[in-house]
Amino acid sequence: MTESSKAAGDEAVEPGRRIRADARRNEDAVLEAAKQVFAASGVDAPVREIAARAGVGVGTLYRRFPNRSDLVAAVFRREVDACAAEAAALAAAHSPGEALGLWLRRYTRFIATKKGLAAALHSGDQVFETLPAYFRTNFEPALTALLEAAAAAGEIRGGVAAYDLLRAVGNLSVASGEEGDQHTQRMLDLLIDGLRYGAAARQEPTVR
Amino acid sequence: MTESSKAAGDEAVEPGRRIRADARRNEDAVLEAAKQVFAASGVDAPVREIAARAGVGVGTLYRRFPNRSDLVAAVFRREVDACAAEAAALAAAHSPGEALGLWLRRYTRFIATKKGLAAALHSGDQVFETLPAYFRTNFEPALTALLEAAAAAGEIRGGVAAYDLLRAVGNLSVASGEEGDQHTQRMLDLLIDGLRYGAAARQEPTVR
DNA sequence: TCATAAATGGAACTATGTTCCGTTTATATG
DNA sequence: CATATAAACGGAACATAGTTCCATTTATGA
Repeated sequence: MTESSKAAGDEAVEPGRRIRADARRNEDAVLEAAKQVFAASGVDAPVREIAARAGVGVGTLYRRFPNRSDLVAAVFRREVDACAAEAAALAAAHSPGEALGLWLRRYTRFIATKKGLAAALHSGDQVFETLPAYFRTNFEPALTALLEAAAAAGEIRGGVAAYDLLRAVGNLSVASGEEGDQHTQRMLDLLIDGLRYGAAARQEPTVR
Repeated sequence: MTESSKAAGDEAVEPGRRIRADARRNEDAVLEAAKQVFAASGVDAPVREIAARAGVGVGTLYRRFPNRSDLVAAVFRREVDACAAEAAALAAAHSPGEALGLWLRRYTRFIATKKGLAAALHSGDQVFETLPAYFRTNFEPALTALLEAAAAAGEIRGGVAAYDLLRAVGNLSVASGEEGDQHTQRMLDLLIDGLRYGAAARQEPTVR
């Protein structure tokens, strides 16, 4: 179940041979296809559709993901990874304040694709129970780094808890229905301005 | 043959005949069976199981409830009706304070059977969209009457909003996981004692 | 080049919602 | 009471979805 051997480039240390190249390619194709299909049709989209888009048989899909909830969870983790990783990339390419703003926008896009997943989270499926923790342990450090850098540069106030901000932005993104994107954008801008307001001033936790 | 020169005494205002007795009987059997099956196996229980328990074919079931969400919604409304109606019955048979306490316990039992439904509520199905309003328009007046009677009798404080109390008790009931029943009971008792505390004193909204 | 185990694809199996339609039955009417 | 008839019924059949199985293909080490 919890096979997380991804980073190791060529670590085929022991028993059998190493994972076949086509197998790895297909796993990737399935994850990518699933991500697209879930975004387009929700997490209840048929497995067959995902397999088809990945150019793969359902048998191949099931070899890697014994049931659909495993696939859903895997896509979720992968998107968390991607979004969290972008924090460092943005930090390297922009000023601390810009990096923070850009990442928060990126994060709202992540949230936007998770509408249907919220329901699945409460479905009682064991596979999903670790996802909230995965979410937090990845996003909190990433955002904390951005916040601290921006605060150190005097671009925003200090004393803002990353988790509070994650929740606040998450709730903002969910609340709106029609024209959700624009509304979320405006609210997020407001929030970011709020962070800037006390820049370099006192260190008081004011947000939330 | 589409005509009847008599006033429609029943609920059917249509010109046809009145609903056949067996049809009404079966509808009732289906609703009762569905209530039991939903309570035992959750709202995702198969339609066939409900039909079987009701001693009816699936065709009969679908004649009355064109799809499963209609059935779920109907059961929900019926249970709301039953629970709300009990408020008046309890009020007639007990002292105002007792009636209030008994009904709140009854209400926690209602909530307890709605675990799976919470997810369905957010499924986006049109049929479910009216349920929250149905819930409120039935329970709020019922509980308001109990509260006012108990307050008038000097058994509890006044100024407590029924809707706030409904939400509070609802959240209490959902929060707990293991040993939920007992935990909910203790919390509810605490809440009721809180209501009693300021009995006949000042009229301040304190709860919630 | 070759042997072999890994990997594959998709038919087949199962479960579930929904529809269809031949049969049964309640009821109005004479 | 007998009868015609539309309503109601039951459950087989259909559609769609998750999951399993296995004969066939293929990457890879030797």
